[in-house]
Amino acid sequence: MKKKDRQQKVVDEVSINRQVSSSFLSEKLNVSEDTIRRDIKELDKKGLLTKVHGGAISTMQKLYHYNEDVIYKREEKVLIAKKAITLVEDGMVIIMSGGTTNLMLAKLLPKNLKATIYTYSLPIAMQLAEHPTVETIFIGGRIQRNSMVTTGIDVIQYLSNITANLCFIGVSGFSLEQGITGEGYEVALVKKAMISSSERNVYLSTSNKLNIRLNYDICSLKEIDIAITDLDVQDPILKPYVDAGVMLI
Amino acid sequence: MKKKDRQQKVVDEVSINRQVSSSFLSEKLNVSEDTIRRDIKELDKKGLLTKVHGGAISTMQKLYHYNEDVIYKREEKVLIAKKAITLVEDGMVIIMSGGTTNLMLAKLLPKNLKATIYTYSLPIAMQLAEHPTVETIFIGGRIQRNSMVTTGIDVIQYLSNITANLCFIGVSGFSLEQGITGEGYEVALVKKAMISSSERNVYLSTSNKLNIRLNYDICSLKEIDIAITDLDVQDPILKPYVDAGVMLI
DNA sequence: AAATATATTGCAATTTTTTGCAGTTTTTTT
DNA sequence: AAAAAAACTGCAAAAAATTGCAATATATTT
Repeated sequence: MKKKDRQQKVVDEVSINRQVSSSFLSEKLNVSEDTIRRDIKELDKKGLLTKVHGGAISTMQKLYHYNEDVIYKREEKVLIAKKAITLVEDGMVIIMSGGTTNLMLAKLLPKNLKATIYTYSLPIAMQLAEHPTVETIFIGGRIQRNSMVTTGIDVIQYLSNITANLCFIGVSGFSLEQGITGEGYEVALVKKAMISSSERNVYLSTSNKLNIRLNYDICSLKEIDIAITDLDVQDPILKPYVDAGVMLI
Repeated sequence: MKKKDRQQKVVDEVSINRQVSSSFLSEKLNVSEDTIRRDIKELDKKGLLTKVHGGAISTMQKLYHYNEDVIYKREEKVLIAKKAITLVEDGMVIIMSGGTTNLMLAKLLPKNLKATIYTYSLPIAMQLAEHPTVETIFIGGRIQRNSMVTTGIDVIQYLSNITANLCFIGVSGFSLEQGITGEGYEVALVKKAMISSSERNVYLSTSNKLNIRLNYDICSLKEIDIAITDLDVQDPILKPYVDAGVMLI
């Protein structure tokens, strides 16, 4: 039997029986216990069952598998996320916009962090839902297909009733002339509303977004509380921004 | 170079250049054009780039991969979804609860269907967001970790402002004595609100949920507009339900 | 603490997947 | 319509992954 078919049967058996042992599966599927142990290890990693001593138990299955490997400039985003985490404290109310840098931040939050996080992005919410102690609140509204976020007056109105301690904005365009800019008009409106509803705003920008001007204004240079990039603060590329008064990490 | 690493570079090159040719990648990565063509074909299928004649172009990347293969009783859910689709018409306002049967329904909706669909489930919303012509509205609120749905007074209040033509409810327990029942109190409350906000309610139940009574009432037998199972309507297992007056497909 | 059960690691044999190529088909360009 | 470019299929060789086993380590039971 093919590995894939066998693993399917492993998952089915665990769904039916709630708990199975490696030796039971080994006999049932006619392969060695070591093969079953490897299967269980791999399926646990994929979130399809939970490995326990001697076998596996049923789990809330993760229907979606997070293709993190293919995120463009993944290492840079990990670096930015780690810098951003230093600003997060227990008890905070946080707003998060969308994008893959924020997704990485959501993934890397400390597993004991107790905070409330508002977001309008489906992938961010999916990721935050896996966090054991963060309370995730999704801002409802019409889903914009390409960006997987909600937009519209419902979102902006909802945001006007919140005051967040901290807000993380994923950045698409960042330039000296224009400050933070973005691509979609409706997303720009929502990001502006997020910014207005927060005490402190943090802009997450990979270096390839620097010196890029897009079509819609989000925030001027002077209004930036903190900006985080993957570059070292002493990097010459950042010097004009530092000289212009931007608080950079 | 390993296949996985090579494909990572393919995705990166497409992200950088927006458009690349097979011959360009073949030279750059030092493999044959046929290998690149196979890579591009596979990555397009995964939603990480778009294959075009002569090469590939950048696309909005699907960060999440949908593990459909491992859905328990997948074929039965496909059957139920196909039955449910016959009730759907252009111009309808629809409400969808959560669960893997509804997920299958969301996936199999006709690609030219023009409807508005409300949902409180993150996976359902992710799936619907891929539909080219369906308008998806997410009902915001606090995310419940295990079930990946929103619950709370916000959701119920929002639902009270809607009248949907049709509502699809995923079923966990279905019995003669108790009708439709569920596991979580908060989810049961929301499902009740969904039912109240809809002209017609359709209950999607795999056969393994029949003759199961769970802790929280959702809907009595008499109140069921339509129930869909994977069984043939003439199946003896369904006879008591038919005799009790349940409208079954 | 000792015995038993389970898990992990390294390795060789086996199985499966991937690759490059040739021939053919399809699509695009001239 | 014809020529050129690109795509697809089948196949054999090469590469990679998987499997079962033995030895060792760790966890659980007695």
